[in-house]
Amino acid sequence: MPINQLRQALHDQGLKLTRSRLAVLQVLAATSAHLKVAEVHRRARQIDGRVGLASVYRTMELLARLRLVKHVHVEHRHRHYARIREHHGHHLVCNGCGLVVEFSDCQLERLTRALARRTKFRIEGHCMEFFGQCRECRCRPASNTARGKRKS
Amino acid sequence: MPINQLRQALHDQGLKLTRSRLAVLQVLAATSAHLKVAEVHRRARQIDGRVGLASVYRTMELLARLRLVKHVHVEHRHRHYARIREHHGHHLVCNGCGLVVEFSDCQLERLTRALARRTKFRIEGHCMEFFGQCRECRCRPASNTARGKRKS
DNA sequence: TTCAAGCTGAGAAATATTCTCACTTGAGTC
DNA sequence: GACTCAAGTGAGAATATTTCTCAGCTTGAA
Repeated sequence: MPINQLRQALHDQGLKLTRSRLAVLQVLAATSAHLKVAEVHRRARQIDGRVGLASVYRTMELLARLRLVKHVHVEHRHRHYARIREHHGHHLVCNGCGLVVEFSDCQLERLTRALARRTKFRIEGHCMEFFGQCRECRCRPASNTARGKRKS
Repeated sequence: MPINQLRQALHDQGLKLTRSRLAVLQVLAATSAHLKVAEVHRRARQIDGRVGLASVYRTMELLARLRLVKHVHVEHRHRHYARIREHHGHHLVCNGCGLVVEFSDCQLERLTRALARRTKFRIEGHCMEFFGQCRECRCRPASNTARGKRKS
């Protein structure tokens, strides 16, 4: 999302495009992997040394609300986020290097309808993620540092 | 899973069926909702007052390894687990009362194959969950306490 | 330039999870 | 049933993440 479009999106909710938010966005724009909050913070500080950890938490939450970013349910102790580019995107995550590939043809409409009918639920959403090894990591199984990303 | 079958499953890995594990299993057998660890602990103590929190954490992890239980990715601060009854079960979770309905016809084989081909990943697993409101909660939208389960 | 929300950084506080360790218990064997 | 010992336990300390607080700063509109 171009900056001006984002500024507009923020503005529509009475929010501002600030220094910290810009730094976090730059970090996200520069990676294809999912990142934990502390790592986003570390990288944001390389762009703007004044960015505080609390602001990164606040910004990630804001971006999640704006659907620019989403949780990735990796089995770590800390929360990981990945950028969303496509609307209604799902994620395929590499267990080796953290690379995130997005896809949107989830084809779950039929399943959703069938489930709703069977269970009498009103279904409001779903989450779906795939895990595996990307091509690079399959060829280099011993190392976890592809693309300069270290697993936490 | 009947107790003897579980005892066997544990035994196969050199593990024991202990007091604490039994208490936790009884708690899980008695609910259809997902529970956070602290709640499992509270209930387990009602069955056996000696059960410690650390043991509940250890037991939940063990049960997850045995695929008798799985994480539910609710957006809470703490980890929630739900029982698995069917093999390869997926979960439909009520946002109101926490009720968990299992289903297994996820029909993702085709999508998995297509994704693997397109991305060159070796796909090793997926997680899929649906969220919504169960029939009871839709009819009683103000209350969150259906089935005696309080949201945390 | 001024102004007022919104936002910030720093550090404290809260809270979930893991670790440690001496003690206990389950279950196999006799 | 008694014995044995590795697996498991409870309690509380330790750790780590996330949230909160608050005085001061920034953004963006007028």
